[in-house]
Amino acid sequence: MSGTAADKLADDLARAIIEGVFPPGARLDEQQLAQRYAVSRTPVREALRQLATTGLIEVRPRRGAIVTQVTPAQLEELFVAMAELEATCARLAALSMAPTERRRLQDLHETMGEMAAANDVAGFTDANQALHTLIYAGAHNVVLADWAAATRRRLSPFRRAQFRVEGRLPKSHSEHDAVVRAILQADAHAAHAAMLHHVTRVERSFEELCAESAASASA
Amino acid sequence: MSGTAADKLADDLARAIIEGVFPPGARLDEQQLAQRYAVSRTPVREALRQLATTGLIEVRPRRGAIVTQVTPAQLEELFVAMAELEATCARLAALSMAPTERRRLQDLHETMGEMAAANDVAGFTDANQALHTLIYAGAHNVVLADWAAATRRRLSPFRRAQFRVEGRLPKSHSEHDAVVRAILQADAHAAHAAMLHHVTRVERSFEELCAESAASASA
DNA sequence: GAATCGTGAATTGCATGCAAGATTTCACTT
DNA sequence: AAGTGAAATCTTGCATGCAATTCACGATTC
Repeated sequence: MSGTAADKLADDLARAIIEGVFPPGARLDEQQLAQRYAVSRTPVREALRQLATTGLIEVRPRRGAIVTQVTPAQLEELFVAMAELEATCARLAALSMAPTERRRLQDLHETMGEMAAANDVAGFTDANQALHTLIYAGAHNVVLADWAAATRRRLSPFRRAQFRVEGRLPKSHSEHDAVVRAILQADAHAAHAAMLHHVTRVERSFEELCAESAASASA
Repeated sequence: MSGTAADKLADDLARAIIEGVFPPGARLDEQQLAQRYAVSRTPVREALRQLATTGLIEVRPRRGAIVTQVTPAQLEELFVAMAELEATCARLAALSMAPTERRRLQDLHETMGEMAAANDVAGFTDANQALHTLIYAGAHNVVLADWAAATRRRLSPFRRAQFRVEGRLPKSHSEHDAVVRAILQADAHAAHAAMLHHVTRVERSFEELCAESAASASA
């Protein structure tokens, strides 16, 4: 075993929370978690502390830990932060990507074009993640890349269904096209604007999904 | 007592590390810390886990915790991330600051002009912090503001001596002037550019200080 | 009948104890 | 004398136990 039990626990719990096993507001009982994962309360407590600093949960002193409830307003702020951060990465990538990186970006983008044409949702989703990660890396700044990856993970539960919206794949690809072209041309300002536009569209798509499901739920 | 011992410990340790009590690379022995703060190892461990997730220290499984060593390259990346983040906040602030906020920004900026003229280094340093915090808040995005504040704190040890450089106060104030004016005029692009310029200048000022002290050390 | 106070249970916070892995030291070999 | 090996020691990781605080429920009073 490489990591400690607390680390593994923090990982598992984070995934479980992101996947919705523990819904927002749910109480995280130390003893229950200890039993569930067959460890004592000590590593559980350490894992909870770690998750608390990431903002995934809240530990009220002497009052236990609960999964953080993100209000719609906070979610909006997270999306805005994500968009700004990705746009910044795109801007820096346009300025400082190496030729090899640019070629790989172009290759992946073209592959995704074929996937979009074939309506390969699963493949496109994976490749999409890879594309964005490639751009984070292209900014050549570990601090920004780490934060972008963390924020993306944090938002993932709210974006999962996004590509299932009818016709989103080709639209997403054409938005990517503007981003990729700007980066390849080293046009920092255009890369920033195109990425901001793209991520904002993703956000709007998500909001429409929410409105839809809310409407169908009340119907 | 409001918080738990672990929280207080995490706070104290963070401050101590930032202040240089524990230099980068220093080993953080659980027992020693427990004795030093008159608690048992358990809260110490919890505090260390918290600090580890903030990046201030590193805990190698089964091999103890050490204060994170920032290489010059990483420091450079931190400065770049800070600059981009502040520029983003300035851009958003230009777009979404309320009239009250804009007036407060202008007032503070004018006060700082007087301080710069009087060469009041201490006052200017404090006001500088307040000015930047005002701009973070003006972005109306808690996520970005939190991250900006955290990064700023993280960099604070490397920037402390910055205003002692001869003639930096008026220069800093004139750079602020471009930022504040752009924000007040709701010119998002100019605000972004001006803030990027300002923070980059701060960074260069720091690098010169480094070079200077390195030169005097080897002389 | 509602509100408040008190008591009990339950849960968190911290200390301690023990086991497993890592580091150091010392002896032995080459 | 230097390098390798193993044993001793030290440190971390985890389990358990106890004290303190909080929450819930019920009794009592207005």
